[in-house]
Amino acid sequence: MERRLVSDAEAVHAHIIKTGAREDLYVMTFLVNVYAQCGAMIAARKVFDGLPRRNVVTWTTLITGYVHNSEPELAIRVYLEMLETGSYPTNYTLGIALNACSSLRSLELGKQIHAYIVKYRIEQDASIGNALCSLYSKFGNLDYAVKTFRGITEKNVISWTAIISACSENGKAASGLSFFSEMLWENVEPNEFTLTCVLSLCCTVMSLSLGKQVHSLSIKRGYQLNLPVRNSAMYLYLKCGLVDEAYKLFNEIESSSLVTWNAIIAGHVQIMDFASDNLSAYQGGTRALEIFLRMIHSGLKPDLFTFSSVLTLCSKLVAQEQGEQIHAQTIKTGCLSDVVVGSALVNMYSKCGSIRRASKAFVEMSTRTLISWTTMITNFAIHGKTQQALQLFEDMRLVGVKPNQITFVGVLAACGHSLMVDEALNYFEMMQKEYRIKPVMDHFELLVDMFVMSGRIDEAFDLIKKMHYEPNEFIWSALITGARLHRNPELGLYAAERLIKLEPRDSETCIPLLKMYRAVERWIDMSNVEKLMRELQPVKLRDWSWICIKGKVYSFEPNEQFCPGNNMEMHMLLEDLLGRAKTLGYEFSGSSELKDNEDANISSRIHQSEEFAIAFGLLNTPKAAPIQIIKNTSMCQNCHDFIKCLSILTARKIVIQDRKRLHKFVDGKCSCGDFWGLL
DNA sequence: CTAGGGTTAG
Repeated sequence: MERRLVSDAEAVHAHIIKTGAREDLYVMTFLVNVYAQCGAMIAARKVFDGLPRRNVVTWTTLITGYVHNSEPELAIRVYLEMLETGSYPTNYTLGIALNACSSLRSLELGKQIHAYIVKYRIEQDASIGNALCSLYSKFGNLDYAVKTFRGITEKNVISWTAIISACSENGKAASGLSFFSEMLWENVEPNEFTLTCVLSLCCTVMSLSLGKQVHSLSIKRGYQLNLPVRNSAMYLYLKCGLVDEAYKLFNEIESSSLVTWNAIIAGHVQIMDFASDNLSAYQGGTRALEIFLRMIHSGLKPDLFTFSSVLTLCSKLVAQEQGEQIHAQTIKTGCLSDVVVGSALVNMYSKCGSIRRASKAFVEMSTRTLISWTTMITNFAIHGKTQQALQLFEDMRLVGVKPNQITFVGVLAACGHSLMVDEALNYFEMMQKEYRIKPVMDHFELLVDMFVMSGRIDEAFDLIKKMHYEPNEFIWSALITGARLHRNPELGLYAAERLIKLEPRDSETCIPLLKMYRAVERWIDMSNVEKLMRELQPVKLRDWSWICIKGKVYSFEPNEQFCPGNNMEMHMLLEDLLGRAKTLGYEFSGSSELKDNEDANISSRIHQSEEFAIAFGLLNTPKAAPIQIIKNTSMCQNCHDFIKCLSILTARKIVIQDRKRLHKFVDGKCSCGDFWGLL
């Protein structure tokens, strides 16, 4: 946004004085507006105060100035002052006053003004209706916003945009889109504001096809150079996986704003979630880190959005070194006081394996939201700190913060770590009775896991029967493992048969059933399953590990011939460590899981991908630095044993974030407590 | 002479 310069305003001011136009109220009102528009509110106020007469427009101009320069409390004070002098507000005045209430987050004041509006029956007016619509939307009352919108007699583009963005604000993307189609149906032309908002809705519902249509509509309407439109289109393409398309927009944007940079970084972070084989998404992550550095280099000042994205990026890359540098920058810029940034920082330290620093960052936060509490609880659970997690949950309730579904996932996970099944059941009941929260799949998975691990198979099965979801792969696999461990072949067979009925199927899914048939010696069934397995596509997850050093990602595969770095050196280091581990009592026997796996070569020791990553880390980081690794599949028990030894032999902290949980190896022990559940 | 709507985050 181009801003007027104060010097220009002063020139205008001087001209007005010279020409003697200062007697003219219209001219002087214009001057107040000029000062306001360049952010010089003190000067604007000075001009206003020096006026012999004022009309409503003059008052409204000053109020507007304060609202636009983020001083809503002053805006309201002037509004009340105006009423005291006996001036009647116009629809414009009321609209901007309502706006001040939104930014002040004062619903009470808004309601007072609303009462006045109701008294004069001017709710149907577009300027007022639009403002009311966004006010109530900001306070989470979408129903009322819709009602107000419907009542507006002459809806304009802004009314439509207001209701669409209200839906977006309140998490009703689909309703927002249906308002958009209604708008088109009514032949109201969307403008750049509308299109921007709609593009971001397409992004929320992840509808690339719709998004493309809206984007081309924007171009057709001549908004291809509009920055917000381009930013949201770029973000949409990035999130939907059209990375090249997104970069095309990114590179074409000449006067890219801070938002542009933030959006491309955030987009990369968003697509980095564990899916299957997303090495390229991880490489995209390093690219995002580079973009961040480039942005700083170009002299742009990062803001809250930048920091929260880039801290999350570090947590996903397990890049503590970078994270610490960014931590320092958040302090320097004063951004750390923001809740979102603070929560992201807590998460970053925890995911990098430092629960102590995470907890310190949490304690130092000046304000905490539900998300901050949930982040800390969940991370205590991830680190196997059951008591701290549960204590924090009680603290949170004590200060009156209401937990949500995700909080309870953290709480149940904390119980799971210590196999506290009955406590977990109590929390499960509390969630439903006290907080009226519907359990989701994650809750059931955790409970089933706990039941199975503590040998309470029947209860696991009862729970599965009671839940109102179709059991997934995890649930059936857990039950099968439990049934095998506790010798309940009927239940195991039942679960295995249900497992292979799930769609989509792959040959991996059939293995539990195969094992069940083998155990009960049903050879014919076994050969049928084998036949089925041959027909199905083997969708085996490739095993990858990554290590991030100085903002660069290095990836490794198992038994790799050629990896980044010096091959020979890494192999020798691993052989040496393997030999020394044996003196510590490490023995490669092959875990039970590995024995079942046809591919596993038991006679010779296969180096898993994480072992290469560790070796690379040992060779390329300072002596005492922690080794931080990401792995896309779950670790096997054998590796887990070996890495425990490595943490002694190398005297390093080794952190591995695998598909399922965080392992922090220190002095021969792992934070997971050797409890890594099933599958 | 004054308004009402937009993009990026844990």
